[in-house]
Amino acid sequence: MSLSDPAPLQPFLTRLLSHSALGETERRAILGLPSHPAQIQTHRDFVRLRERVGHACFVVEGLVGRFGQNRDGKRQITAVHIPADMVNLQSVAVPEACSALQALAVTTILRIPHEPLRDAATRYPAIAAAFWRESVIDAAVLAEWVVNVGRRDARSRMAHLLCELACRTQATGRRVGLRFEFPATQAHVADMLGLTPVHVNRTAQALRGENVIRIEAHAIEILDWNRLVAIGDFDPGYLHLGPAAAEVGAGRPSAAQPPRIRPAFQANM
Amino acid sequence: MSLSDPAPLQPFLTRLLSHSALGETERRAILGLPSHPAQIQTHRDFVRLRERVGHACFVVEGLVGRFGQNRDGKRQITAVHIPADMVNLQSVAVPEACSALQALAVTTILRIPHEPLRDAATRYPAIAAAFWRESVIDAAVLAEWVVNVGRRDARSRMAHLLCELACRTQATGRRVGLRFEFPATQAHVADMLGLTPVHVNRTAQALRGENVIRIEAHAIEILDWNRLVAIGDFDPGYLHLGPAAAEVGAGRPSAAQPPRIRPAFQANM
DNA sequence: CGTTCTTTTGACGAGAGTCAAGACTGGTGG
DNA sequence: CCACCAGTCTTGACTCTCGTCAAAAGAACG
Repeated sequence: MSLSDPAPLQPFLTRLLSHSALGETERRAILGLPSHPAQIQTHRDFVRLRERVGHACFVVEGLVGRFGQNRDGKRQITAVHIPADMVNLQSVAVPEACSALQALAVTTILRIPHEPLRDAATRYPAIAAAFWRESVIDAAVLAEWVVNVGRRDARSRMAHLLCELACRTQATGRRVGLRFEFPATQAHVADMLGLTPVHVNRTAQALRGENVIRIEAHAIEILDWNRLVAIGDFDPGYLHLGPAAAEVGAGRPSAAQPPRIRPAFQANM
Repeated sequence: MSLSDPAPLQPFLTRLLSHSALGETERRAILGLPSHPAQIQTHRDFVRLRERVGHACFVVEGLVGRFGQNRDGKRQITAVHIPADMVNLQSVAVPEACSALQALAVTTILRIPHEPLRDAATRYPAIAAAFWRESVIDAAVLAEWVVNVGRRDARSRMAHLLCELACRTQATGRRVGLRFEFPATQAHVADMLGLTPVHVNRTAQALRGENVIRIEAHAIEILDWNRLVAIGDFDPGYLHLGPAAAEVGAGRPSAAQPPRIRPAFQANM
């Protein structure tokens, strides 16, 4: 357990409280869970397919992708996890990993052993309900990804992904204005959207050319939220983030264009 | 509650027992849940987007699709549910429907009110765990669909879908040999695979032309399981069906081809 | 027995993939 | 401090899968 930080799991509790009511006892049970911090290097699989895992992973810093794979090696990212996300809470219910987990950037995680998690869920029905709800929301995002990949063209897909990430970073309070950290490469984005890296590059250029987004080294800035939402056909309902999500673009009139900025060439997306 | 059948929820219990251990008390609690049968006509949405639902739906007979939708009206099916599936157990955890549910054929469902389901989960931790696990497996299927739509071509996608359905019908004991009921139209299949109906038609013809599958009025027969698995790049692990799933093609040497049968034109797929 | 829904076909176009090469960046080590 | 190297991003030319549009022919159903 991390002794340096008195309550390393406070962000996890905050997440649970965003959708589930927990009493004082349950809150203490969550905060009292043991956790072990770990640093994961970029491109490292820290959970392999079929592996039987014994702990859930909470993202403190960085970016994690859940990977599915083709026989001929084509990879598809089925979910991305940003700081304050629990990557594989579902492994508590089904320990055999049916997708690999890879760090897309240098990432800090907290490992929380299954045993105490299961104990907490068994002892407190409200915690069991909260964990279940967390998994269901995760699945709702997954369903939206099926729609994204199945029924939208490249431009819409990318816009939709960026909208989703904007809302999710907003919810964790880690976003300043309409700019958020996103240390993934274009190849990663290609795997999220079911496209090729080349096509992602061209699509990203198109969105930049329209002054809808700006791409920095390891971050995205949204210049025109309303237009991005329109392009991506985005409706945040499925994220179940509560009323805060509706305020993403507030105070940012889409007419007010900042001066055109030269796109950051070579920058990671 | 259906008074005609003493234990209408036996199939639901069987499903839960396939992945979770439940004691005698918990089993009785499941079987004792109230349920209300209902007939749903083809193409009828029995749960609309955003609707706050008050009961879960168990499929007794027929076929149900979970629909996502584009702004420009393009639909994408994110999940199909066959008899013995619980369509929206997740609604117990999150009552606001974030996808519509539509019957793809005349369907009989059992409605089970949320209240007693929630009670059972609260009272018996093992039941809460079983429900959670059920949802997680559902999500695993969803993740595989993302891979299917994102990283496989039309031919593979269709083969993969048919393999999945074959395994799932197998698990419910409703499949005779390698033939199973599948009363969906080609337009429905298009919405499952993220393709157009025209392309589904051509792809299906190709698979028939290779003697891999046979299409009947409301059923599919798999003529060459091994080849279908190879084409679809299928690995049943994600379905979490237990050892039985591995025996799908058992006793069915792929070399033994039955006589070529004229495809059933006009037949629903 | 005709209406409606599905399936089937053909011709054509467009979005995305493939291949290959070059440019820029950041990090490493001499 | 500079040269080099690996990883990313960028571009162009060409290909191909899949979408679009339109029409006809079978089934299903009342």
